[in-house]
Amino acid sequence: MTKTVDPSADRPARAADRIRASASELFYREGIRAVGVDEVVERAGVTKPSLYRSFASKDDLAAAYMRDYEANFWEKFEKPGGKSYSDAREHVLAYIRILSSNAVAEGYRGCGLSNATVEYPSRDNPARQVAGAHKKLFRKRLRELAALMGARQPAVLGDALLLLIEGIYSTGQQSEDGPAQSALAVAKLLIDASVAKR
Amino acid sequence: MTKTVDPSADRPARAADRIRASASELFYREGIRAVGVDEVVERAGVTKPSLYRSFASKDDLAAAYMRDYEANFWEKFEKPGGKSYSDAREHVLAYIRILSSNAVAEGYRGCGLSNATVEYPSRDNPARQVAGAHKKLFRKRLRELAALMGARQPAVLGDALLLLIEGIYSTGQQSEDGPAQSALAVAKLLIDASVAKR
DNA sequence: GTGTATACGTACCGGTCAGTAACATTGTCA
DNA sequence: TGACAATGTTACTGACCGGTACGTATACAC
Repeated sequence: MTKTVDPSADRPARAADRIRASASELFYREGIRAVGVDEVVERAGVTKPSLYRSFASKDDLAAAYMRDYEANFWEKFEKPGGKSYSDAREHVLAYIRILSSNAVAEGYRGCGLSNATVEYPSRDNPARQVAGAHKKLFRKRLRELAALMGARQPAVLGDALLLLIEGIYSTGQQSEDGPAQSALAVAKLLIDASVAKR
Repeated sequence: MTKTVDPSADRPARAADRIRASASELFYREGIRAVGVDEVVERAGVTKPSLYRSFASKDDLAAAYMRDYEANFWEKFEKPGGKSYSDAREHVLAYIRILSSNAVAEGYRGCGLSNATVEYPSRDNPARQVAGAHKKLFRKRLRELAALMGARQPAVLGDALLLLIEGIYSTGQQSEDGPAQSALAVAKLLIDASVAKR
């Protein structure tokens, strides 16, 4: 350990944090390749050497952006609208309700992790690796929730929900007047058709 | 020798065509932003001025790529596996069967049109405009097919299929072992749950 | 042959990009 | 007050990028 941590007051916002915040916003909105490091540091109000003191390369910064994005995602997914759900069906539907409403808003840009995969096809890109690991986890989580819903084939319902959600991410940024509008209805249809009637 | 213009054989493949072919392959596989015009012309076996005689700019070339991609898409969609279908349900299922099988193959890169939208968030980008117009058309076509299937709510089933297909495009390039495996089952579920029983 | 149009290549430009070297400045704590 | 860590300042590099000015070869018309 280096020294004592500040006990009360908030820090003056470290350069690395300002850079992460700036990169997150710019990378998400405009894409990673489209944004230069100069733009990132300018918006963060810091200078380029500060960036390279905290991050080995732009790729490394992009990977950090991915990790931040993922953390933020899980917050929003596990507590849609800031609320906890005990019922798996209500949980997933709440997420999709909020998501599809955001997805038809102007300037929606989909999922930062999925987008990074499009920007960096190469499997050994650091950002892509983070994104890939996340998607694997997300798939597992959705299958889990599908099982909790009582699906006859939890793997299929989980995959169905994942395909639907990725479809919302994708089409949401293609048009404000797209199929995301129907997503909630589709989700209900999917779940109800997958859960054993009794 | 250098001269000798063979009179019978097919033309030596015009520079513009070679460039379109080269661009299509490279842009699809690596992304548009990731590929420089030098790489395009080198692969085409021509030189840069030839590119700029046929295309006003790289953006313009990208738009041409989009148009070529779209034409190719419609061929594959309207005749999945080279076969015509009179039954709408079978038609859509055939497309999804082939698509999801491709989507789990190594090196799959999703839909070039959707990917371009991710790479170019700005609405006035030429490539993005072609992509946007296409997606609008595709949505209309899917609703049409949904109506032909006898869906209670053709708009919802059409949107459901579009969300599913875009989900396949997206997840297919994220992993070879992804939810696209379940896509055909999901499509059947979706259609059967949407078509009026009798 | 000589004009003329078409198709293509050689060589280059200015700008931007990621990344770095060297040094100055500040704030914090002991 | 002195030392240290974090940050700023300035200036630079080499690679690459989109784009272009300009010269060249072939084919056909007359």
